[in-house]
Amino acid sequence: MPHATVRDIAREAAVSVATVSRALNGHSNVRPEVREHIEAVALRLGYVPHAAARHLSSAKSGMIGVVVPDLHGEFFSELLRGMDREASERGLYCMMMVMHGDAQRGVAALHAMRGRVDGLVVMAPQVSADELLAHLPRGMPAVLVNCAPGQSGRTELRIDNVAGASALVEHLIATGRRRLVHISGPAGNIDADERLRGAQDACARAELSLRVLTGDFKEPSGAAAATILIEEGADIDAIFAANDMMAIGAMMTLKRAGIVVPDQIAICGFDDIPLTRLISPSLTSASIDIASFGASAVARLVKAIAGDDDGGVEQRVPIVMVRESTGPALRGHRVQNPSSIYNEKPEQSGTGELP
Amino acid sequence: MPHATVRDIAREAAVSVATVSRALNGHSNVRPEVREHIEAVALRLGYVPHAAARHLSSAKSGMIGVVVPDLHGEFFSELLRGMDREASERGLYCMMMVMHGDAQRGVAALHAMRGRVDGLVVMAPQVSADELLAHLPRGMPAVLVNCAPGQSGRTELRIDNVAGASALVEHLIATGRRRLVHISGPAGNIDADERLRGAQDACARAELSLRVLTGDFKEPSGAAAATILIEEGADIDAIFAANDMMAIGAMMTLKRAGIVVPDQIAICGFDDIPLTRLISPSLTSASIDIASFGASAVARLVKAIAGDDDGGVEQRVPIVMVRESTGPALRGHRVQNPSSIYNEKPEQSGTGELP
DNA sequence: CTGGATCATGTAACCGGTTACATCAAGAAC
DNA sequence: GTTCTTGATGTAACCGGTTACATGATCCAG
Repeated sequence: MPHATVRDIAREAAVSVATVSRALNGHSNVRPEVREHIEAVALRLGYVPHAAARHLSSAKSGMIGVVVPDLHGEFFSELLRGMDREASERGLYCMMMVMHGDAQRGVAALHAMRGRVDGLVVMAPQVSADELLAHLPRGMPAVLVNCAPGQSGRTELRIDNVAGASALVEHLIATGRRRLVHISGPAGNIDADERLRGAQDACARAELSLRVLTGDFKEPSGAAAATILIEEGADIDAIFAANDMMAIGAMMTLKRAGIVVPDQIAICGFDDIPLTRLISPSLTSASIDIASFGASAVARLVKAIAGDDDGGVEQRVPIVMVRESTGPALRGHRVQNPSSIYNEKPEQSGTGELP
Repeated sequence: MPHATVRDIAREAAVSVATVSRALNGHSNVRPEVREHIEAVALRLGYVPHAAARHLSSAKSGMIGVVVPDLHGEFFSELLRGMDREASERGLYCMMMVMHGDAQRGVAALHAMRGRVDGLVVMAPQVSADELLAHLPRGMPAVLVNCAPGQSGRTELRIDNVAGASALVEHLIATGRRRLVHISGPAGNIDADERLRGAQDACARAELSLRVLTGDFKEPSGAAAATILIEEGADIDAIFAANDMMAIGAMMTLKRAGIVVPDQIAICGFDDIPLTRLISPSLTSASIDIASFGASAVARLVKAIAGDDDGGVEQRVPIVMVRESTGPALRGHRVQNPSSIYNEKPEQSGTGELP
C-alpha cells in the first residue's frame, strides 16, 4: 500500500483537496469540526506530506545548503554544528556538500542545489567569490563565508585574519620571542594568505624577520615543517602556524624530538578548535567561536531568504586565547590589555565547551 | 527573469518538452543534431533542472538522510565524512538531522524526510529501533547504525562493543593492571551498556572487580570522574573510559593533579578518533575506522534502495590500538597476538590519517 | 506498390501538493 | 422579501519535470 496523499484524505473525509490542504496547514477559514475530522482521517491514514510536492507548488523547501571545502578536523565539525543548531531552531534542515577544493565539482554542486534548497551558505576560501556566484542558480540567496572578496556586494561573513594573525605574533613578541617562523596554509587560500600577511605586518612593525614554511592546513604538514626545522637545527624560538591542526602537528613533532614547548619554542595556532584545550601544553590560538560563526551565517541567510538582507560584509575579529604553549611567563593566564583584542573572559581550564 | 524550464527550451528550440527531457537525460532515441541543438539552447538559457520537480515525477531525489544523535566531537565528524565520501562517489547528496537524544524530535525528523530523501541512515543508540521504525515513512529504505536490537530484520550495522571492551580490558590486565575503573556512557545508550558489559565480562573472567563511574560520553564527564577518584585517593591503576573523549578528559585531569600516565594509571578509550594520536601520551583505544564504518552504512543503504538488500546485521569487531597511555612495557608498540583481535598493521607515529 | 517494422517526435497525463477563483448558503441591511 | 456581505467549501490550474502512448515518417520485404 503506497503512501496516503491529500486526495486520499479528501475522499475518505468527503471533502475537497483544497479543504484538506487548508485544514492541515492551519488556515483559519475551515470550520473547526471539519478540521478535526480531517486531522483524524489524516492520522488514521498515516499521512505524511511529500516534501518535494510541497516544495514544487509553494516554492519553499525548508532546506538550506552548506558548501564547505573539506570535512577534516574539528573546524568544520564545529562550523556544521553551529549551522545545524541555528537551522534546526528555525525548523530548517541542512544539506551539506563538500567541494574538496575542486572548482569543477563546486559548480556542479551549486547547480544541483536548484530546486533543493532555499538558500546557500558557501565557504570557499580557495576560489573567487565572483566565479562561484556566476554559477549560483538564479535568484538563490547566498551567504559567503571567507571567500575571496568580490565586487558583488553580496552578504558575506569573514574572519579578520590579518588582525588575528597580527595579534598572535604581537603576543609572541611581547613574551620575548624574536626568532619567528610561520607555517602557512596553501597559497591561493584566502585565509592562508591573509594570516601570512598579518604575521608579516606584525613582524615588519617590530622590525623582525619572519621565516615562512608552506603547509596545507592539515596536521602532517605542520609535522613536516617542524621536522625540517629540527633537521636544520634552526635557531628559532617561536612558531605561528596558520591553523591549529598544523600547530599541533608541529608541537607533537618537536616534543618527540625532545624540544620543550614553550620553554625552548613557543607555538600558537589559529581557529581555537576545542582540541586546543585538551592537549598538553594547551595551545594558544585566535578564537572566533566557530560554532557561533556558523550560526551567524545561517541567521544571515535566513534574513536574506526573507528578503531583508542588508547585503554587507560582517567581519569577526578573533580573540587571542593565551594558553600554555606560549608561556611560561603568562602560562594559564590571559593577556590583560584593554586596548587590544585579547579576550578577558575567564575560561574553565580543560573542560572545553561541550554543552 | 525567472529560471528557464523545459518548456522554455522546447519553445526556443521548436521541439516538444518530451524531446527536451529525453535529450537532456541522454536517452538514445533523439536525433544527434536535435540533441545538440537542444543542449545548445539549454546552455544559452542557463537551464538548470529543478530537483524537486524531477523528484516528484521520477520518485528519485538523489539524496540520503543521515540521522545522528549529536554533532559534538570527532566521532560524528568522522562518521559524516565517511558517509559523505561514499555518497558523493555515487553522485548522491547528504542531508543531516541531529536528534539530540529527543525521541519527539526524532519522530518529527523522520516524517520530514518523506519526499526529501531516497533512504536513511539512522544512528540512534539511545532509542529502540522498533519504535523509530514505526515512524519511518512507508517504504523508505533505512540502515540502522548501533540501534538497540529489534525484531524487524532490518538492515543494520553495529559495532561489537562487547568484544572491543573486553579486548581493551584484557589488554589492561595483560600489562599488569589489576585495580580497574570503568567510566561508562549514559545508561540506556546501547553503546554504553554494551561496553560496560564487555568490561565486566572480561573482569569476571579474570576474577577481578570493576568499579564503575557513570559519564555521558562527553569530555567534562570524564574529567569529573577523574576528579572524584583523585579526591578519594582511590587506589587504582587503570581506567577504561567508554569513549575517547571521556578518556581524554580523565587523562588531562589526572595529569594536572600530578599523576603520571601511564606509569601510575593506565588509560584507554574507545572509538579511536584521530585525536588519540595527537595527544600526549597518545591514547590506547578500540578502532573501528569510523569513516569507513560510515561509508559502509551508505554503501548498504544504496544497495537497499536498489532493492538488493540482504537485510542482515553487519557487525564490526574493533581492533585494539595500543599506544602510550597504556604503556610502559608496550609503549609505542602493538600487541602481537595472532589469536586476538589486536591490530598488526603498522601505523606511522603521530601523522594521523588525514589524507 | 503495399503492409509492417522501426524510429523520432509530439500530446497529454501524472507525480502530490498549494491556491486563485467560483460557488453557494447563511446572516445582515434595507 | 430582496440584495449585499461574509465565510466555508469546491473546482481546477499550476509548480516543472518524466514518460506512456499516439502519431507519422522512413525503410524494407514481399
